[in-house]
This record gives sequence, structure tokens and C-alpha cells, in this order.
Amino acid sequence: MRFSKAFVPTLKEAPKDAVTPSHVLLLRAGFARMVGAGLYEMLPLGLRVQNNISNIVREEMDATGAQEFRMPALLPADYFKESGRWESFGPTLFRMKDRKDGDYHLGPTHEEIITDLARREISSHKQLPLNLYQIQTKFRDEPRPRAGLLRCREFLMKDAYSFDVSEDAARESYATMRAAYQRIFERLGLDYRIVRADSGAMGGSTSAEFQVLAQTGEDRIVACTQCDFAINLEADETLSEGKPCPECKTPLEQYLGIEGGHIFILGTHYSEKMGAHFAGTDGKQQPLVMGCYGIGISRLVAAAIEQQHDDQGMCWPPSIAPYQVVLCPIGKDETVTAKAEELYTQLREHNIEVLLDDRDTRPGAKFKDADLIGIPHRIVIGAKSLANNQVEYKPRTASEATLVSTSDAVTAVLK
RNA sequence: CGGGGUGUAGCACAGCCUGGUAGUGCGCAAGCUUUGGGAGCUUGAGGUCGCAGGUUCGAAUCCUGUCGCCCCGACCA
Repeated sequence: MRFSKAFVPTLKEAPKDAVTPSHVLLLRAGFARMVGAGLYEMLPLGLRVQNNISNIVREEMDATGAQEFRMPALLPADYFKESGRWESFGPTLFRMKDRKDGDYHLGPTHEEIITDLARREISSHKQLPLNLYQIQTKFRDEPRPRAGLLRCREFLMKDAYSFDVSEDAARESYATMRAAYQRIFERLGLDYRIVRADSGAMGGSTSAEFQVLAQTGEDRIVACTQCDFAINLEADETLSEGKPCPECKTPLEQYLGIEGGHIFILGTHYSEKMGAHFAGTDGKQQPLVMGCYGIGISRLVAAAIEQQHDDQGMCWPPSIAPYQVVLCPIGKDETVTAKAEELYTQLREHNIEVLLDDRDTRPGAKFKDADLIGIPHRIVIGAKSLANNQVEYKPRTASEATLVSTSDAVTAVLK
């Protein structure tokens, strides 16, 4: 992509309403704009990151045998009325009427809808286990949307639902999802902890949160530095920083986290309430045993920024960066322009996503924007070094650039 | 939903107390000069001062109401 043609409206000053680092940077770097409280436009760079996250999630879900599908976001009220959540969800549910005065709502989560699908379509143990997932916009009329993309009223979520013949089988499905989530969060390049949590209103028996560690996290968690133990302090208020780990006695450390994912075994809560049964090997009807697994995709865009930024801007992990490399030709020297175009072509031939800063602007502005946007690799092409057949290479998080020969520029990025 | 803020150009703000022609910086456009960490000068475009009432000869400014947005708290599968 040529920067001169890209819609990347960067700002020197942050709009005053933005306070949280990710919110400020999303606006300043031209990744997102606000439409209303908890409602954002994802501009091209923001959407590229969000799509990168979605794709990693999709690949790892598919690898477990889960299948992508899609439920409507606009839903008749019948299903939530049947489960009781039409009442219990309260004002958080976006409600509306259709032209025939029927009750409808926008989907905040889809347990009821998929349980209805399951009771219609699953009749035998031979169809199990089954795991279906979707990546879809969810709607919740939060009492207080806040911090940009961290808590929105409309947000992108991956939600998966598993169906099994028994509690034991459900635990296996849960373990599979847990392992898949670990691969997902590893690939996203985020520092995270798997945390025991209060299973809350879902009524589940087993659950874990995937917490992205960040200074601005809303959740207080303590974790062991030696073993895997970690817990949300919401779930156990007797623990705190410095107390011995319940499993290995090492002093616990406290972190702040942003909930990026949550996995549950639901059991037969919804299947019993809604009559989702199947015939077991003995021919007798029994309720499906369910699990559900969420990842807040749009929230992870913000969480990644919260965790990985500095005073100059974003610092994207390469796996989700909007572009891998930014090329900054300096000055109008023809050899510089020609070399920049050559590298631009070369990098793209290696399937590397490149942003060529071909704008007619001073070097300082290019560097500031490159840092702000957080592209992992920067190559500066200047007349002086080019005379020695060299360009400057600098990873976003490095303090100094190094000179590399023009022929090594592509490999510097690749490694 | 309680508490606290805040709405004036795309962004950040001043003006309001003490009513009298709508201001500044950044950004944007054009021109000249510049060119390695957000350049300088000149000229220019851009506003129903959140909205609705009221007071007044006259309201961004005073009064009443209302809406939006932000922060803290409560809430948050």
C-alpha cells in the first residue's frame, strides 16, 4: 500500500475524550473513530489488525475440527423468553419491535439460539461431538461503555458452542478448546495468563479466563511465577500478592488483566431448559452436554495496544500488525525513489505486507507516523547511505537503526 | 443508575463572570522557500457557539429545560 493513497488520518493531538492509552492511540494513529458511546468505525488499519486476529482464531478453531457457521444478530424474542433471559438480561438487551409489533432483540450472546438449532437437528449420539463457532457482531447496551474498544456496545466476538454425550466427553471438548486458546494467544504475541474465574451468571461448572496482562486492565488477578496457578480475585478474595500459591507455595504476584477469552462447561443448563435431547446408545433420550467459548476479537485489538505500546505509539506483534514493513524514502533524489520502488516490489513478491511512505513530506513526519502506527519493521532509504549501497533497518522496538546492504534488506525483515 | 466533569471550525482550546460584528494554535487549500525526528513565511477556505424555550433593543455569554460525550462507582455471559 502506498501511504499517499491510504486512508490513515493520524492526529498530533488526541481528542480530549480519550484517556486510556489504547483509545488515544487508536484515534491518533487513524485506526478508529467514534460514532457514539461504545460505537466505533474501524478504519482500514484497525480493520486489518482485527482481520488478522480473526484469521488466527479461525485457523486454530478449524484445526480442532470446530466448524464455522453463522447465526442471525437480529433475533425474535421467543428464545430468550423461553430461557428466562428476556427478563434477566434487563436493559442490557437491545430490544425492538418489528412491523407486526413482535418482540425482537439484537444478540448479546447465542446460547439459546444454538440450543434451538441443536434440539431441531441433533437426535443421535452419532452426531456428537459437535463444535460450531461464529465470528459475529454482538450487541449489549452496557450501562457504561468505556475506554474505546475495550468495552463497547457493539463489538466483534468469536463464540463457539460444543455438544457432547456426557460430562466426561464435554471435559474433553473443553480441554481441546483450552489448548486451542493457548495456541491462539501465543500466536497473537500477547503476554497472558489462564485464570480461574467466577463462572458467573452462565451457571457453568468449569471455566477459565484468558487474561491479557496490561497496566490498565479492569480485572485484578494473582498468579504464581513457578506453576500454572492463576486466579481472578473476584473468584477468591482471600488471596493476594505475596501469599503462598495454594498449589506450590511460591509467593503469588498480582497483575491487572483484560479479559480476552472465556471458556465454560455449561453442562445441561440450556439443553434441559429448552429440551435439547438426543438418543444415546441405549436409545434413551438425554440432554446434550454443552460448553461455550468466547473471544472478544475487537477487544483484543485494544488489549494488544494496552500491553504493547510506548510513548511514541503502538508496537504491534508481527502476527497481527496492519503491515509488516514501512519503507521511508527520504528526499526526492531519483536513486532513492527508484530503490524504494524496487524494495516495495521485492518485499511484496515475498508476500510481505508493505506500506510505502511515498508522501511528499519531511522525514520527521514519516518517522513519527511510522512509530505511531507501530509497524514492526522500518526501512529508511536515504541518499547518503544509498551511495554506499546501504539502507537503514530498525525494528519498531529497537532504539537504534542499523545499516544493511540493500540486498540484505528483505532478509532483515524476514528473520 | 448514583457522583463529578464537559459541549464554541476536522482536532485542542480561549471568549462567558461584567450581554454589543466569532477568536487562537494545529490540521486543510494555494504560492514561495525548505527537506534525517511532526519546517518557515504569505494568502485563503472552514462556525446555525449541542438542542429547545425564556429574559432583553440585542444572547456563545443570563435563566429554565433537554440531549450528547468523558471519568469514578455500581453493573459486566
